[in-house]
Amino acid sequence: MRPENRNQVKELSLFRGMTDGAFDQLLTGSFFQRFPAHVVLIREGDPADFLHVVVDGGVELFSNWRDHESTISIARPVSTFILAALIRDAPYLMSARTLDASSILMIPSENIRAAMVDDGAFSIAMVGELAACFRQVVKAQKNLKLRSGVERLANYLLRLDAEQQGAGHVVLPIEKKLLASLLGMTPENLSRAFATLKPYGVTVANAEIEIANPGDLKTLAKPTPLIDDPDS
Amino acid sequence: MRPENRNQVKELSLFRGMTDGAFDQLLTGSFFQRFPAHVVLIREGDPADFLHVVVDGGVELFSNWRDHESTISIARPVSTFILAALIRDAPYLMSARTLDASSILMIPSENIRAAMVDDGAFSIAMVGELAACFRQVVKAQKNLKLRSGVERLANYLLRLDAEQQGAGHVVLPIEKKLLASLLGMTPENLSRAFATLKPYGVTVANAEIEIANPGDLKTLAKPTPLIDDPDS
DNA sequence: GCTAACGCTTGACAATTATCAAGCGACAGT
DNA sequence: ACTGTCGCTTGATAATTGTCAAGCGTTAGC
Repeated sequence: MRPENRNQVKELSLFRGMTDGAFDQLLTGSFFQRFPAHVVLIREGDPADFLHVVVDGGVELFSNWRDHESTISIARPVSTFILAALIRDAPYLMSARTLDASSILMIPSENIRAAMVDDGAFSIAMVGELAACFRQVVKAQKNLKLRSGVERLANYLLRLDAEQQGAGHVVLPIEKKLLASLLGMTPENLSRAFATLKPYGVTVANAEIEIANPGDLKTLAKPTPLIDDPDS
Repeated sequence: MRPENRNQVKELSLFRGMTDGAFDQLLTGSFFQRFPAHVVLIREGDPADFLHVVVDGGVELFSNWRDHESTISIARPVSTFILAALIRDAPYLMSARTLDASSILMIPSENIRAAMVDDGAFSIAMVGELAACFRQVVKAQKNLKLRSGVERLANYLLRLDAEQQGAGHVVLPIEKKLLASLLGMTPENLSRAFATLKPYGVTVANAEIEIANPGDLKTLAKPTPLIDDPDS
């Protein structure tokens, strides 16, 4: 791993408070590996041996049941994923695959547990990280149970608009097929949901989206920080 | 608070590892209060000042958006709820109301934060607790996104059957209206879902439910530990 | 350059789920 | 006992969402 990558990871809120020595010890036995796109990194049900960190690229977390599949979330650099499984020493609940060519750091679970015992501040950082993950999933569940597909799409677009500061011009960071799964609908229904938003000033050209009047879209979307704010 | 109640709480995995002294210090400034049924304890959006522990009774965690309401989960004795909000020092994402007459212990958030700083083992217990909460919500989300209403009901009944060891005789612990909201459907649809399960040997008389042949129901429900196992 | 695969869209249709309305029975308060 | 409320169920109907099929354009591989 190059020093710049090490330092990127070190800057994560999880590791920021550690001494350099403790962090380097945490990394002993780790792997830093580059994967091509669309490679399965983790299969749900497998034992959780490593904490994964996306350093570059992107990772999709998804799950299967019978012949259905659904995307639960997407991990972008620089962030960890499947933290909870290794804490519980339990099987992964989700599978993971790369979206693009990606660099992944894998830290042995045992190191994480040892670091918690050695370093109280690290434990506290873990508590903060897990609490944030928990709240993120709760928000996703509220989004699913309280809103329709069109409403979820409208709020997703507003969030993208806020993130990208594009003042009404938004670029989808993922394929529509994936977005559909993330929003809990079929690709066909996502197409129709976009069509439904046309009267609210939403025009689509491939991944490029214009939101003519965000205020207009907001009257439909009714965003609330208790669902849509990614922080807090 | 009576000593027996104190000890019940002390036996929670969160607190089990603490010394008695540290635990009593954690409880300074706490309230132990009895509430009637259907009282709102927490309103979503409010700041998180206390960790709540259900010592007796039951608490519904729910959320509203526009004119919709949905039950997210149910907290039964003895367990904590809304741990994550106070860690992040962020507003509650869910409201809480008592289901029955309930005894609730409220521990000031500040005490929890102080205990984490003082006691590394407590931090580690918090990590474990939050990881368990996270996995529970992920399972709930998979349940929602991958299964239909009837499938969710079938799996719920099988879980109840396993919990109650009743060998095919199950008693619903909550009102059907609430169960419907928990399973993400309307009360009308829950009624129809029960009717759909009739050919699979499920007969309903008020809260009493017979499952003539659990194996038959399982072929429909297709339960998996990665969604339906409450532990792990 | 050709072909095959894939993402996306649209249409037609089916399944699922929600809404509205009515009725029944249990229960609480007067 | 009467009355109103509430939980639950059922029917009719509408809205939402999913499935199947076809077509189009892009892209990747031969």
